[in-house]
Amino acid sequence: MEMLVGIEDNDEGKLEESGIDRSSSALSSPKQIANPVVYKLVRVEGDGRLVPATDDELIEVEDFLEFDQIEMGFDADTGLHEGCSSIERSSSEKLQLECLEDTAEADQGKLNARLQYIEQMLQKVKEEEKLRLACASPGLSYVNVDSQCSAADLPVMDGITQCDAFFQEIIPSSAPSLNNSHSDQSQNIGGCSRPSEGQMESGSSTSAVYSTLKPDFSMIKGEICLDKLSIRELHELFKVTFGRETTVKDKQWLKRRIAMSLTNSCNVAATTFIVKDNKLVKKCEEGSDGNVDAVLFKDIAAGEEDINCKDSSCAEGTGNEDNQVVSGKTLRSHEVEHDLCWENRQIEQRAAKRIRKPTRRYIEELSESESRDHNPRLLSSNRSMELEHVSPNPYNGPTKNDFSEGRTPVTRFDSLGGSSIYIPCVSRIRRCRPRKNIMPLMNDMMSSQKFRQSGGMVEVANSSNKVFGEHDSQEDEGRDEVLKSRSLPAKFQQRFTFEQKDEQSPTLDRIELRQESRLRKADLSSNSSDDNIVTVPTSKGGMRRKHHRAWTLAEVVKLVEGVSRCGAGRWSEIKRLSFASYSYRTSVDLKDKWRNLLKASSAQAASDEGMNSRKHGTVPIPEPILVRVRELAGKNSQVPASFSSSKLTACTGVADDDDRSEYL
DNA sequence: CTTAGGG
DNA sequence: CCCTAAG
Repeated sequence: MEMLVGIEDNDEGKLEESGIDRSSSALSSPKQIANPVVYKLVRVEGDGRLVPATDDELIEVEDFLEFDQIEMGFDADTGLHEGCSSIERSSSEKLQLECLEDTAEADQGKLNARLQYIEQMLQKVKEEEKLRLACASPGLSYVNVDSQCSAADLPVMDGITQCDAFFQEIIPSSAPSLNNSHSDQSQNIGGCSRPSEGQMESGSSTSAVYSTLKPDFSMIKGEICLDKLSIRELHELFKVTFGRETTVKDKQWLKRRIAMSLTNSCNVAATTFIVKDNKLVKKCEEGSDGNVDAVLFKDIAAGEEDINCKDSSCAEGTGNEDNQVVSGKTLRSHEVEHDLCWENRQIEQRAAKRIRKPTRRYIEELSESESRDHNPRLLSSNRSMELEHVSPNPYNGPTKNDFSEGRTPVTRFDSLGGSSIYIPCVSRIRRCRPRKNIMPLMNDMMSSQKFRQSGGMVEVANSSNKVFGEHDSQEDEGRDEVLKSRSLPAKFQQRFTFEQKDEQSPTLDRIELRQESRLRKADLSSNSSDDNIVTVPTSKGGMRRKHHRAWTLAEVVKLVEGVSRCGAGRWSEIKRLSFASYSYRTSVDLKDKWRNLLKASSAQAASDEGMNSRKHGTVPIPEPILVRVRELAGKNSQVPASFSSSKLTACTGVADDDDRSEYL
């Protein structure tokens, strides 16, 4: 009973926006926009009256519109010509329109014949329309009228009232030859838009006429034909076509308008939409690009309408509700033919969408990462993504697989990569979200170097749980004795918590490490080189960065410095001041390290040995530093909290400067 | 969130 | 390094 009509006004960017208001306004007073593609949705009531589409309806058609729009954008160049041919192809039953080929040669003599033909058609259409109306409920169908493709060459409808005129005309006309019942003759009918004033003729006669006229009609189709017409002739044609006079002097416009209508009729045949499950589906546009310029016009063939009427009568409300679109019911034969192409198209659409969206996102993310530090938002986005992926199986205890399976969405990967790329240095924000995916990307970026580790990481993750302990130790080689000594593996396995913090940090860390190593190779000697950052899957589904990032001498020095300035305990301050460039060191890390230093210093003092006493794997801490630590420790104990505040300010400024000078 | 402490 | 309890 209702038809949804979408009018595309050529405003490429506004499809989605176009809402009810627009549709209504459009109908009453179309905007004059040079090349705007605007879709307007309206519903055609049984009585032929147009009603603005509701939001729901819009939503239903949204995909379609979007698609359409896109398509248009891309294929805009394809001329009507192509569209026609395609149409022809796609719908064997439909009009056999030879678009440009014949038309090019068309002469005025033919024109007249064509006009005549058109008139006849119009009449027929009108007649059909009436029948349809009489029937009352055509069923819910969506019609997308594309007034014109704004894109470039395609004929554009600039006319002010085009939309509505066009619209009105089209609606009544409805589609022609979709259904087989009419046979070949009916096929010829281009469901052109036409005035409702037409007379009613008997179907049989009409069909006959059409069949004979068919050739001419085809001729008419192309723009070329129109080109040869004078304005007056165009006016005539226009009148015939649209059932009304026009005062427009613009030849171009007239041609376009007429061409459009014709095209649409063609399209009608070729293009059909099916409503399924409340969704509008475009049928068989694919075969041709024609849709693009021609615009998708879904219409209900007159014949179909008849059928619809029947159907409706048979299955009243339910039938409609099912949303068996006209095409579905009436056009079945057609459908079959077009199904294939339709499906392809659909697939294409989907593919396109999929691709598109990701791209957009990707871009956004990149920009985000660039603009900011990459943390906050990324995190959020990542999170959401993760959730999505994970949703299937949230977390099953210690899930190692979880990680590999659900956790590594491609998209995320990209985004991460992108973000990671930009973040070589620093993120003051504590640790970033865990990112396993980054690794690959990093590899690309950094090419060789230390990334093999990353590979290791990935493996670990994927393998699910190789326990990092072993992994780490192997890879670590000489880095941290502490780790080795510890029973980390066991612990981690038990825990398996997904931490958000680190995945990214690893990357950063590496990078930073590298920088650091370069900057201060001397100090580091043994440990700085790199680390292996291993991520351990946790029960919660997060990954935790398990491995140690060995503390470099430089870091230790900074830490000591920071402590001396700000005092022990003000870890966050120190972190901010002195470790801004080390994203991977958290205030807690600092604290821990300090604790260790104190221990070490005391131990050393006791043994009096210094570095030698230390275990081979450990970083030798220069005596001076230990001494200083000792001093500070003493200081702290002596002067707990009192002085901190006063010094704090001073520290800040200095620290920052130092930091910068050193690392930037 | 930052600290402090235990593991 | 991780985790948790406290403030």
